[in-house]
Amino acid sequence: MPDTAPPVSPDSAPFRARVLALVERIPAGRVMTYGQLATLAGSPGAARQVGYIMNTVAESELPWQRVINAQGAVSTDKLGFGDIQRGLLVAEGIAFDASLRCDLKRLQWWPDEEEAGGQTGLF
DNA sequence: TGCTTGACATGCT
DNA sequence: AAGCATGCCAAGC
Repeated sequence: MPDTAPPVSPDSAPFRARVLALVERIPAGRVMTYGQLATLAGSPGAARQVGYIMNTVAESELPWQRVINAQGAVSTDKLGFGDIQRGLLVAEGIAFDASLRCDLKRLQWWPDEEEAGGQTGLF
């Protein structure tokens, strides 16, 4: 007998779990912003939380390197491994300009592209 | 339960 | 263009 209701349903999964699930789906050579992840996770404006979460999984196997800020730059410079993050992204084919920023319009990934069956707006 | 912290975002100077 | 201050929301204590 169902004496115990489901503790958590997928929809009510912790904000953190949703963000991590999205990050895990970012394809190589693409990036997502903190604000975008927060919005997709169901909480627009919780961008800071996304960064906080990433800090707890930085040693995980998640492609944390593909999460950057809305300015197209990494936010890990003050943490001491900004160069490492950029290096990982460059290795995936992402280019940074003199201001250490990449072209978000071209590299920002959207989950819908997965269902669309291909890249959209590339070229 | 309530206060403080943050890998951000946005606006203004 | 770059720096400073404020707003946001979830997690930790």
